Amino acid sequence: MTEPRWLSESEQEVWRAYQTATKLVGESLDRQLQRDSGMPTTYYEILVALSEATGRELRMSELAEFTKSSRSRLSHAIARLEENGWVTRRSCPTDKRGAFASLTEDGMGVVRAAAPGHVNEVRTVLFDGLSTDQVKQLGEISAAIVAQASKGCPSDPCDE
Amino acid sequence: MTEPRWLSESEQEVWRAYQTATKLVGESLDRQLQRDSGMPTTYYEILVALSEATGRELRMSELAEFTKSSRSRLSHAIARLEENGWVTRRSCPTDKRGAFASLTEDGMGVVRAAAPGHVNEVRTVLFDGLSTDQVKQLGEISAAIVAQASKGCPSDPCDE
DNA sequence: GCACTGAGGTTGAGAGCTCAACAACAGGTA
DNA sequence: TACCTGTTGTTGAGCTCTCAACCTCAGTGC
Repeated sequence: MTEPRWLSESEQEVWRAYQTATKLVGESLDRQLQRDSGMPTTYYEILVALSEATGRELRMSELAEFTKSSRSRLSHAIARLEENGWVTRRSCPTDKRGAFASLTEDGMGVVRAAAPGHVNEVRTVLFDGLSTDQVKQLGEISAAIVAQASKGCPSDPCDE
Repeated sequence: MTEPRWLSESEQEVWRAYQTATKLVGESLDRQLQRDSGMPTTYYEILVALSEATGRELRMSELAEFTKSSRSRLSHAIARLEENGWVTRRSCPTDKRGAFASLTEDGMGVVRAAAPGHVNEVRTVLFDGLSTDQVKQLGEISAAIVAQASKGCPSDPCDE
């Protein structure tokens, strides 16, 4: 790292386009979910993860891994979702340090109500603008980035 | 919107990979900049935009457009950067509503000091994991997403 | 049993973002 | 001049995120 490996002209263009695109997509989704369902994207992702888990509950650490969230963020989020009555906490019987988060009926209802609008927004801002080939490429590129990122910190991309 | 246009199995995979990848990239960069330069990515982008402008200053509205930021966010950010002595505000002589933000010498120094580490991180988390073809594809895909997003709200992707 | 190290979670403070409300001014029309 | 509408930018409140400190407990070695 003695000499900075600057970006070429074309790499800079790609980088800036990438930044703009991801920012637009992220903010569109955030606005849509906040407007229609009164919650940020991160909370929605938590609820979805729980809704797909067997028994609709997960250990906090697993939930953090699924949602690529830090333990701290998740803890704050679950506290907030619990206030709303969408999630409850349960301590783990076999490991007294541990805790489960589980989705309530109300929470499941919120997910079901939010899903159509959310999916529609995803289509509108992302898929509708891309060709079939580009969608495939985007999948491969994303996977490559994830793989690359995982090399940096083996088996633990999060926290401290 | 009478019937939700659900995502296919493969689209879901792409969508999840995309979310994970963009989250990892964004958080890596945020952590790196915060750790090494004591500021979030959004602030760095503001300073870079100013550093590249003629006279190293821009109208607030132009700066908001360049950085894809809301007026509100920008206003808060500039206030913070002004406290640090990296930016100064100047009112516009021809339009009394308007304001210019301009980069100070200190601010320019901060950008110069931050750039190498930032660029290196961009390479590490993004470009190093992709083939030459994939970089090209990512550029095209990003441009397509930006174009698609601009269709939604012609010539103004921000605020209110 | 006792100490030590690490893992699982929580907490509080500080910081940035969003949203809505607002103030000040520009440009046009009557 | 007076009014009306749209633009530019700021502000404050509420919310989420990050970071570091902390607590509790599990597993290991002695």
